[in-house]
Amino acid sequence: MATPAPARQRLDRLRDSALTDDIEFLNARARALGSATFNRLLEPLGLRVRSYSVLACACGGLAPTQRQLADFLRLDPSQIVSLVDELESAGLVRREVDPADRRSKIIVATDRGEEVYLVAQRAAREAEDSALAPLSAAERDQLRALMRRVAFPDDED
Amino acid sequence: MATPAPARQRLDRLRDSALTDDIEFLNARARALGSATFNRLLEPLGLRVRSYSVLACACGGLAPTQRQLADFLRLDPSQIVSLVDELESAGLVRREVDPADRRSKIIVATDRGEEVYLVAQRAAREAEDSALAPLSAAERDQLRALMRRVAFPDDED
DNA sequence: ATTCTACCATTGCGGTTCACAACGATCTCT
DNA sequence: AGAGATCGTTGTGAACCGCAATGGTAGAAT
Repeated sequence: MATPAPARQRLDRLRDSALTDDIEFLNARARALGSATFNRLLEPLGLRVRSYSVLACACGGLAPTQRQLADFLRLDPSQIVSLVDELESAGLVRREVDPADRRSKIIVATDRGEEVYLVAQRAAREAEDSALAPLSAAERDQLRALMRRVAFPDDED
Repeated sequence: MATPAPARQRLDRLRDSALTDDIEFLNARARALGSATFNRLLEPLGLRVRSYSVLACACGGLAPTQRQLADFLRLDPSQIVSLVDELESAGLVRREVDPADRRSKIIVATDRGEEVYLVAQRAAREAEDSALAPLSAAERDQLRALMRRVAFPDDED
């Protein structure tokens, strides 16, 4: 009962590689695991991880400009264009000219966008729940708090 | 002195979006921040994040098969092929037929591969250090431990 | 021993993600 | 009024990701 299988044993040796301590690698692997299930849950809604995050920002009256979306989501402005195009042609989001600056456009969710977002949010919770399954509730909060500071290094506390 | 700039104020509103608690999003953003600097540091060595991780597994006598690399790195086997091709033509890695199973090939680093890996590892440490700058040493260990469990959910403790 | 099934690396392909450069329209500053 | 910066947009090429099919090999079934 020592070792389940020889193949498994070999993989354990890789677990001893230096990568196991490499936060970049752990991040990549966790994301590979997580976003796969997330995208699968989002598929029936016609959304993907990236369009979901844009939609989330467009809801609740946040009314961001595309530039602000690009900064916040850490995406190239050109990517925002196609994501908003996609959401707009799906009727979930609207482009409005910023009255304060006619160059920029404000993204707001339509009524249908808000509805879809509520459903998508449930999918997000479900995906997250399965991704963080190995962790207790307290540990999840801890991880979230740490990741938040890594993801937003400019916010000095 | 309340608000530095109106643009900044707007972004703070996005900080209040539900995404700020979404581990999937935090992960994506952290990775976008991190891998950019990592790739920049790795560029002089002719490596990228993915080829670095393959090289890391090929060093230190771990001698994984390509299949094991695919499982461990969470990459499609076909991606491993091109990554190993790349490293092999750069002279950093060698393909050896597994004597126990002639179907599979074992990846081992050449002497030069081991040398390059040492330099690359320093770059990795530097990249990680800048990525985790907002965290104390204890918090970094904590984050690593939590991420390890999320990245390897099969390991029951 | 032969056949059947499963696995490995490989090739090829389509779609997604990402980074960068250029452009017209608009704002800001002088 | 003009110079320079910023916004959304378009275009392009590279990297990334996942799926299906193939030839060679291993192991189990008969």
